[in-house]
Parts: sequence; C-alpha cells; structure tokens
Amino acid sequence: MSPRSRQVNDAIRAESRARILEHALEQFAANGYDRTTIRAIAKSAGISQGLIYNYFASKDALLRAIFEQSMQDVQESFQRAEEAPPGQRTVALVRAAFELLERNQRFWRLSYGVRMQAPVLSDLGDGLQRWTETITRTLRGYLQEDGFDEPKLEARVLFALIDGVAQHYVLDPAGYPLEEVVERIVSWYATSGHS
Amino acid sequence: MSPRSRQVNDAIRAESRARILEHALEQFAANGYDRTTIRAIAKSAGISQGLIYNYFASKDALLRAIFEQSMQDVQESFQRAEEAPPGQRTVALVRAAFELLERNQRFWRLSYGVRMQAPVLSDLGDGLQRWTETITRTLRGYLQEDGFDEPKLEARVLFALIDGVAQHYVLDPAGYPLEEVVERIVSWYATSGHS
Amino acid sequence: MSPRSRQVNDAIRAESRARILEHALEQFAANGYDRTTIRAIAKSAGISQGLIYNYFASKDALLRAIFEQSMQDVQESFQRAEEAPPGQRTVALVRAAFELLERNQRFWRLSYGVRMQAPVLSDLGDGLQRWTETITRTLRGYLQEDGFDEPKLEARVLFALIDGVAQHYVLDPAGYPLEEVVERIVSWYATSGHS
Amino acid sequence: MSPRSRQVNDAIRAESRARILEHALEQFAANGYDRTTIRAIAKSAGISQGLIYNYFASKDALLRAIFEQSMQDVQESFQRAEEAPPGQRTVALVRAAFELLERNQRFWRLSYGVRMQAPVLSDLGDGLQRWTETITRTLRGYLQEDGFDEPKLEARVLFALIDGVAQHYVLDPAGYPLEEVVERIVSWYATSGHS
DNA sequence: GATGAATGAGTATTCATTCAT
DNA sequence: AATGAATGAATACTCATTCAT
Repeated sequence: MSPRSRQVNDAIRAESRARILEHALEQFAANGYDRTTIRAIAKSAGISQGLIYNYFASKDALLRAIFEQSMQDVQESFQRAEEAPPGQRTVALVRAAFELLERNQRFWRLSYGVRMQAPVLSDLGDGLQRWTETITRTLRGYLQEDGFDEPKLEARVLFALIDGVAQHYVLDPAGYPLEEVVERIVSWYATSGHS
Repeated sequence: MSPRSRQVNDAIRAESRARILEHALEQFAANGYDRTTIRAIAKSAGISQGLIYNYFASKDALLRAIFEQSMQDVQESFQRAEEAPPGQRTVALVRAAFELLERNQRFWRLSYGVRMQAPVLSDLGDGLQRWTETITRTLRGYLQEDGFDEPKLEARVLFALIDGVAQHYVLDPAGYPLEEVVERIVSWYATSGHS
Repeated sequence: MSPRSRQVNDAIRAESRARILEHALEQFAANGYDRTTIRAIAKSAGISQGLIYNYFASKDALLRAIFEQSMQDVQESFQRAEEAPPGQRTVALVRAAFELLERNQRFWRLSYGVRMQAPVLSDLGDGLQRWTETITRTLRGYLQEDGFDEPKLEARVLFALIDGVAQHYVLDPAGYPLEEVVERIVSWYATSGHS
Repeated sequence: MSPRSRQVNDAIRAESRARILEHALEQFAANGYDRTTIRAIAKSAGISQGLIYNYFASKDALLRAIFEQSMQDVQESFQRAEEAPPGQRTVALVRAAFELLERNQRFWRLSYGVRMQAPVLSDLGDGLQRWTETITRTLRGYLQEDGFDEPKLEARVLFALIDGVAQHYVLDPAGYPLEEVVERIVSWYATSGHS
C-alpha cells in the first residue's frame, strides 16, 4: 500500500548500482570498452538495458564511475604505504601496488586496454593523467628519502617497471610468476642508497 | 587503351598497398583500432573506401598486415643485435628495442592500444603471443650468456621494464627523457654478471 | 491509521487530477505533445511518474482530458454569446472567441500544435472535427440572422480569419496587437447586412 | 570496368536525393515530423535506412532541406506577383498564395504541423520567422499602394485570413470550397482603397 | 493515494562491406 | 585498378508503461 520506504529504496539502488558496475567491469575487462555493448552488460547482469541508464547517464559515464571507484581504492592503499617507516616506503609502495593489482585484476586490465585511447575517451584522459603524475611524484619522494642519486629518473624507471610487470601479469595471470618477480624487484630496492 | 603491362600494374599495386598501410597505421595509432573507420583511412589516403577492399579482405586483415610488416622489421633489428660480441648482447638488444621504438612510434602506440584485446581481435592474439615468447626467450639466452643467476626471472623483469618504458614514452613522446632512461637501464645491464 | 473519509479522499483526488492537467498543459504547450515526456510532466507537477497513471490511462488519455476540459469552457463561453441581442451576435461571438484565446493561451497553442496530427492521435480527431463543425454552424446561423448574403461561405471566411489571428497571436503573444486587430474585425462585422 | 562517370553519378545522386525528399515530405505531412520514423521514410522510398544518411546528415537536416526547397518555390511565385500592375498586386499575391497551396498541399500541411514547435526544432525557427516577416512586409507594401488606411494592421488581418483558410483547406482538401472562398476574399480586396 | 525501480519495444544513427560500372 | 552508391546489421539511448510496496 504505502510506497517503499526511503531506506529500502536506497538499498535497492545501491545493490543495482553495484551489480551494474560489477558486470560492466567484467565485460569491459574481457572485451575492451569499445567492443562491450550495453546489451552485453545488461544480459550479464540479468537486467534490462534501460535500467543501466537509470543509474548511469551513458556508457561513458559508466566507465568513469568504474574508474572513480577503483581510484579511491588505490588512494587508500597508497596512503597505508605512507605509514611505513622511512627507508622502507619505496618497498611498501611497490608491494601495495602489486597487492592492488592482484585484488583487482579486471580493473587493471580495463585500465591498460583504455590507456592509449585516453585522449579520445571524453573526460577520462584527465583522470589517468593525474593519477600517473601522482604516482611518479610519490615515488620520487620515497626514492629521495631512501638516498637514491637521481630520484626523478629513478622514479621513472621504477614506475615503468611496475607498469610493465603489471601488464604482463594481467595478460596471463595464471601463468605469471608474480610473487617471484615482485621479490626480485623488492630485493633490489630494499638495500637502500644504491648507486 | 592497351592493357597496362604486368610490371606497371605491380608497381601501382605495391604503391597503393603501401599507401593504405601507412594511413591505416596513422589512423589506428591516433584513434585506436575500434574508433578508426574505413572511411577515415580512405579519406586520409585520398582514395575510395572500396579500394581498400581490393587490397585487404577486411579491417581486421588490414590490422594484421600492419603487424606482419612491423614484426618483420623487429626481427631484422633483433638479428643485428645477435651479431654483437658475447657479453654485450643484452645491452645491444635493449638499444635495438628502443631504436625500433623511436623509429616507429605509431606502430607501438597501436600495438599497446590493442594488446589487451588480443584474444578478441581475431587471429591477432597468436602473433602477439609468439612475439612475446620470442623476445623473452632471446633475452633469457643473452642474460644467461652474461652470467646472470636466474636468467629466466631476470628476462621477465627486463622485458617488463622495456615494455613499461616504451609505453610511457609512447604516451608522451615529446616530454619523455627516453635517452636518459635508456642509459640508466643500459648502465645497469652493462656490468655483467651481477647477482 | 483510520481510513481517510470518502470526502477527504475525493478532495485529494480532485486536487491531484487538476494539478496533473495543469502541468501537462504547460508542458504540452511549451514543447509540443510528442516532445513532452511523462517524466517532465511529473517533475513539473512535483509528483511521481506512476501517479499520473493513477488518474489517466495513458499519455493520450491525458491529452484527451485536457481537450475535454477546455472544450467545456468554450461551450459555456459561446452560450453566453447567444444571449446577445439579434444583430449583435456575430460580434459577440467574435469577442468571446478572443477572450477565450487570451484567457487560455496555452491550450490554444497546444491545440494548434496538434491539429494537423489529429487523425493520427487516437480519438482526438473526432473531438476537433466536431468542434470545428459546431463553430461553423453557429457562425453561419448568426451571419444569416445578421443579413449576410452567403452565410455559409461567409462563415468559412470568418472562422478562418479568427483561427488565423489566434494562431499568429499565440506564436508571439507579447508582440501581437490583438486588441487592434480584433477591433478591426469587429468593426467590419458590426455594420450588419453588408453585401 | 572503369568507375561510373561523374555525370552518371551525379544523375544517380540527384534522383536518390529527390526520391528521399519526396517520400520524407509524404510521411512528414501524413504523420507529423516527430511521429515519422526514418525507417518509414526508407520503406516508403524503397531504399535502406542507411542511404538516407548518405544524403542528409540527420532527420532534422532532412526537414530543413524540405523547407529550403519549398521556400525557394514560394519566393519565385511571389516574385511573379510583383509583376502585376499597381493596384492589383494585393490580389495577385493572394492568388499566388493559394496556387502555391494547391500545388504543394503536403508541404503546407507539414509546415502548419511543425509551426508551433519551431523554437524547439533546431534551426528551423529562424526560417519560419523570417518567412513570416517577409510576407507581412510585402503585404503591407501592396496594401499601402492600394490605398488602404492602415496598411500595417490590414496586412496582419489579411495574412491571418490567408493562413486560416490555408489551414482549413489543408485539413480537408476534398471537402473545402477553396475556389469560392478565394473569390470572396479577392472580391473584397479587388475594389481598392476601402476604408 | 503514492512511489520509483524496472521493463522492453522503439529510434536515430553508424559503419564495415558489397558490387555495378 | 578504381569508384562510390547502396546495404543491413548493429549500437547507444529514450520513454511510455507496469507493479510491488
């Protein structure tokens, strides 16, 4: 008789939104953004196509929402790395990065698949750009603390290394010896003040 | 209206084919494979849409042809690295890789943009997969020669590093200090037999 | 939770129904029937979409209800014209028509916007058709009373004139010198028995 | 063998374009702009939906093209009215208007159906507005020539009359005694310098 | 009486591909 | 060898309408 209570509605909305995001991520990661149809997402989520537009203004907005959600996760994770004792922060951040990677493979797969199109995918470009800069700057700070000679250059190298490993991992998660590779990298940056 | 001679015809065909490949690469690199239309390629090349199908069976086949052409280039380049004296081959290959990168930025941009979709872009998957394996195997061999302890693991790390740098470079060729980064990497692998 | 009394309920229903009609007319007049969404009406009225269907079976029925309501208004207005003394009825009707027009601009705007689609907008056709015939017949009667030679033809002309002026007015109410135009027309039909 | 000659292509294009315009007008006039689908136009014209976009950028552009084409017709027709001897120009223009109406009923039906939406149909608004002003100004000039006291006001009345008759005619061309009505109007404006 | 989440059929538009010339 | 008119299947998105609460 009486309309659904505010709380019940909010719960329904939260659940539907999450469901859509989850299945959109799954499809985007598997087939790439452009080759994923709204139809496929709806089917995968077991809902109608129209419902998606009840929660997201466009396919583009859906992609953006996925990024925002994941970026928040990244921020939090990196903040925890900051709490590590000086001299161990570089290593803490490297480990944090790979933990993120394992925990959210599909997002990173999507992210790498979309990266080169950033300037072309409206409004996404900025996010990725800023995120890249943040990482580089953070890394630079840690490397400087840890006594590296050329922290700026070194940050570029380390970031590239992390990025490269992450991509290779994501291309074949089952077959990639991520643990070993991470340990190899960590062992290299653990003994501080090289050069 | 005497029919064109065989030779003239062949020359025309070669020139048209090359022209199409060139402009397809340009467009694919700039906008991504999916977002590039046959129309755009034809317009860029100054020809009709139909003509493209006279040389390539499909958009997909056009992409494949670009890869084949570039892969050949890669092979040749890497073969020259093999001629370096033992103990310097790793470094030679690293340098060769980055020379290739600079010489053919657009191809690498396209390549990285398409990589995550490999399984989904028909028939392309194999090519990329095989190419990845080839590089890893070659690297492993050189690193072993050069006295590294765990050549297999080390090859994964080095390949990831190269790949990561290449991607970062390709995202912003003008702003990336490629020379310095390469020298940093090279200096690291030049003093052989680390461990 | 004692049930609402019958009377209170009826009052609520009447108020809601009127509210919906009011805002539907506003939206239909501003954007046209086809380009007005149920969503827009609901938003304008500050109610939910669903509620509209509690009062009207469909968008179409809502349009029909607006017409019924306004037609009644027209009937009443024209009946008052009938009370004018013979020889002044034509003028009385002309004045009544333009008073209606000014009083209910939005309805006439909607009406003119929908007129050409009448046969296509289910069940509306009849209403408009009948209404047109009624006016023509009434006008014919008055003109005959007033001694015009060819009352049938003259009625067509006068009706067209009224209709044309009304439309031009409704297209730009602020800039149209309605008073003057009406006086010009009235002065023409005031001196009865032309020919 | 050799591609179609320029001339043949131009002929094909002209024929296809005309065909599309013709069937679009037919559909728009019958069902209104908003309720006419591209699909329906294509089906009516016996072509694919895609082909329409080969000639017109959008449904909107198609509507605009119809207006441009017909407006040109109107211009020419009115210019011929200008050649009438002074004192008979008003009547010549009235006759010209109704000839246009009969010759192109469907266009006027579409035009009246869309008029109230003008501000909402992108880019069309201006055209109709300007056209209205042109007519009013021309009429005013002729009426002044013909010695009417208040040509500005009189022009408004005459324009409304023409417009009203045109609409009533277009609503039921078969049953409307257009000839008689026109003659009635003409007879009124023929004896110049009333007042 | 009232809500708003959900549906599904429909719409304009795009684009790889074909084919007569 | 080359053209470009034409196709048709697919796509993102809209919106009137339903219904459980």
